[in-house]
Amino acid sequence: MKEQLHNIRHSLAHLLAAAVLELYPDTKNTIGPAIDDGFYYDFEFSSPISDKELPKIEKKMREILKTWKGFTSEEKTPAEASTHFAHNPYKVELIEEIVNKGECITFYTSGKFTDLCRGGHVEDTKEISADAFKLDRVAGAYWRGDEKNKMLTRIYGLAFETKEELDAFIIQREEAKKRDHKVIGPQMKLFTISSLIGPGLPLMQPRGMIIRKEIEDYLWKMHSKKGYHRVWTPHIAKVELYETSGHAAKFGDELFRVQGKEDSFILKPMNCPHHMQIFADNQFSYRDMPLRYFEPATVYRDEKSGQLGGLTRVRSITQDDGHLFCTTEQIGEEIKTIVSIIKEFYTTMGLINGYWVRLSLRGDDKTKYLGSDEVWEKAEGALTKVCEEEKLPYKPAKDEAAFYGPKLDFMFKDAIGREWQLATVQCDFNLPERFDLSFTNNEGKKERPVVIHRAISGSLERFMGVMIEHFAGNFPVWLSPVQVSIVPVRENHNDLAKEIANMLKEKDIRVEVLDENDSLGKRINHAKASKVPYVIVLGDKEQTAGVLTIEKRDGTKIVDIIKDDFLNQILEKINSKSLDL
RNA sequence: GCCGUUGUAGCUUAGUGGUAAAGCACGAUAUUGGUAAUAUCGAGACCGUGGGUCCAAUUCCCACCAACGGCUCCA
Repeated sequence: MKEQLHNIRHSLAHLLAAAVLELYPDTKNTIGPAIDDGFYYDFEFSSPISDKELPKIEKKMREILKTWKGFTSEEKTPAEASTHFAHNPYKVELIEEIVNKGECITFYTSGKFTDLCRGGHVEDTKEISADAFKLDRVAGAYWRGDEKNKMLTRIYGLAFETKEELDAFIIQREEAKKRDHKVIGPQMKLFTISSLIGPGLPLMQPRGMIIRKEIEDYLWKMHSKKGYHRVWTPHIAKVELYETSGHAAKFGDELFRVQGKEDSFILKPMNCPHHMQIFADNQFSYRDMPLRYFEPATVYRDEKSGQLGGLTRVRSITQDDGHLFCTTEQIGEEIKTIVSIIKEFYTTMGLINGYWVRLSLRGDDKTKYLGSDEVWEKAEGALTKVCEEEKLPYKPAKDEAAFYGPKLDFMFKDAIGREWQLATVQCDFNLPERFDLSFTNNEGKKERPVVIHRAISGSLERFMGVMIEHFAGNFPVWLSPVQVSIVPVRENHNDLAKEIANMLKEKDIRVEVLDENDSLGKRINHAKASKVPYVIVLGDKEQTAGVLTIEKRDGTKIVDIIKDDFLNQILEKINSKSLDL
């Protein structure tokens, strides 16, 4: 953010606090920083307010703004500062913190309003344009971002240097909303959510299932080439499994419990412990390593109701899960293979531009982690080496590793610039220990394997949500639920339409014939509205000449193309999983 | 889970203290139409659920459920 814009936004946060305190004098103001699209300020109101009161507060802000000129600062002693804010425990807490850090306490004043602040304001309040900000919404926010603390009322405002920029931002936000997967998904009949089935439990419609199955098949095809074996594991397991794995303790009340007649089960929150049991059933030698299991499996987690939403946050999560069992020496080679799959997959999906990788490493406090120094060093070394050799845009993150091992997380940017953490590769020294897994090494002794967890798409639900928004519903040909719509001009062209449709179906192209009793314009419009990549209009002209007229989704037309030429073209697009029409 | 908003037909929405309106979608009939929606008719809603106030509640109040925007968590 430019310094000037930051100063405007931060000054507006002060203005918001001034207006709120004037209108609701017994309110306690806490903190108010500048953020990406404006500013916010957190308050403790004596009685809750709703967004209906924002226009009133906004009006007061504009009134006060006229009386303000600039900001004056003043250094205070801890005693002076605490006396000034005696009625406000939040400010007192902040003052104590500043004192403990040995920093100076400064007050900034504009008009009648004084706030504890470390600065960053406009020189002159004339720099703030009264029509380039707007209070946006109210939300709850925990004091200091900690769930254990009291919830405050946060007021968000949008702010820019000019009214034009503000308007543009609001329009852009509305546009982004139009590609929201929660809107497009049900509209295009890709998925649906039934309140009778339950929150966070989306259902796949036939059209959505086509996309999901294509993605799943593609993933499996890549894995099978790299020596993975497909496995399947049941959806429930005894409580003891998760007590052994440690997940019972880690997931706690996020586990769904299933009560049988005699035994009590858990609906699986992850597949790892199950895959451990598949490995444990064998007596492997170092010659068998590595072993690679793959299973797109649905797991269930009882997420808090407030954090569910659309496909990106659900209770039934289908991970494209896989577990590898290998020696410490093999970690590097295996990670390299996984990275190549990730790169190929995200290139195909059109998400590879602007991605980056977080390399999560152990922190200084080694007591927090499981596994010997030697194994950690080998694993971290192997991960770093892969990042270097594969020239990944990676950022090492010390202290970010899981207690059981270091990992790589892949962050991707979608078409409108939002970032998603999707693929992940994690080393695990914990589970092999807990399940006492071993293989026989070349000295005939038992050795502990390393487990690598990996997911390419992350979860099929979240990934599909991201894809819907990334493409705004305009899927590449190979993913489109309907690839070709055929629109016969008159009834006497229906037979020809069916003939062409059959020719395409022979090659497994997904085709629909729109021959219902509607006007031509309406049927074409219907095909376009459903975002079908190719629309074939068949009439006398085509029948006589034996050619096709095709309109692509982007509006371009192919006129008089030979049937076989079109067939070859579309097959080429599908087989190459091309992003182009 | 917490703070705030919302909940009317399959979808998008209007509206009212006296049980409700429209567009799209759906069905029927006519129309055989060459690229942004042919016409007419029809069917479809215990106004999210349960309580309360009132002669009377979809409308006001309370609780619950669900969705959305945040916070906190997370694939």
